[in-house]
Amino acid sequence: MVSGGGGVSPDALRGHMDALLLSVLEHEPLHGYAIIEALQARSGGALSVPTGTVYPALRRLEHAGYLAGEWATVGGRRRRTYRLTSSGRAALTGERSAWRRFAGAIGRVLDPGVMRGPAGGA
Amino acid sequence: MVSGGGGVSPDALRGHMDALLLSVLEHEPLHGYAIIEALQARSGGALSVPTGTVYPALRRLEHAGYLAGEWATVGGRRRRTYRLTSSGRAALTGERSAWRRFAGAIGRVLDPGVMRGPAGGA
DNA sequence: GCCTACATGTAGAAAGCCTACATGTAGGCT
DNA sequence: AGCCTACATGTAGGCTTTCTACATGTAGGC
Repeated sequence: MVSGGGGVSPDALRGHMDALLLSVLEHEPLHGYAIIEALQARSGGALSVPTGTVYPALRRLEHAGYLAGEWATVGGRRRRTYRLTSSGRAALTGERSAWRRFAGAIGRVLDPGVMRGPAGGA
Repeated sequence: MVSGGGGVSPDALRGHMDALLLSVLEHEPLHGYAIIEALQARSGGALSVPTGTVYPALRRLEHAGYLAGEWATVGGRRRRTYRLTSSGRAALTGERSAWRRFAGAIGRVLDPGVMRGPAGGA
């Protein structure tokens, strides 16, 4: 177990992968391998997304027009670097508010007593 | 969209249904139809889970030993009322902490700048 | 008689995430 | 040279769970 919270159960990610990928690409383009590391780092070690999930997902997002990827060779190794398109940036905004709605709804059901400041909720 | 918080996209629920169902049954037994209404009420109208999702899920949870259901007839209508078993109560505890880990991890990735007080984690 | 609310259930489809495998370069160690 | 690890990408097939649509039946209002 990683200190501060073990791994996240794999299937729970379903439907939220897009938001995660778009989010790590928000401020800088990255290639797949680096994206996986960024995901792990940002989540505090909780997210270990397998390559078999990430690479197809990146292609899906590229196909959808949210990402633009191009090949580069660095140190003899081929990389496909992805950057967010303007369309992807808009999608990220939508994904973020969708996440807030979702997390809020689930949270209210799981912990009905807890009052969350409505100021931040959207 | 809908005033007060539009709907949650349907597929996002994947993997969190169990937690929701166990949670609404925590303090009182309910039947399927009432569970759906409770889910809507508690989430502030954000969750509209269709019957075709709830009924099979309840059976799955009963089969798993987390719920115990029994038939009753009220006002000429047949109801299957479910209550949490001790096993289900334990599962709920696990689901809740899994949710916190999950939501925390996703939140950190989506909003890296935001510092969440770990003190109030529980 | 008809329609809505209450109440449960099944069948088939769709989605996307995971496991496991396949491929290839670069560099360190023995 | 040979081996192993890190870097880097990709495919195939399976699996779980949810959704959509449909089917069934009672009770009560109009």
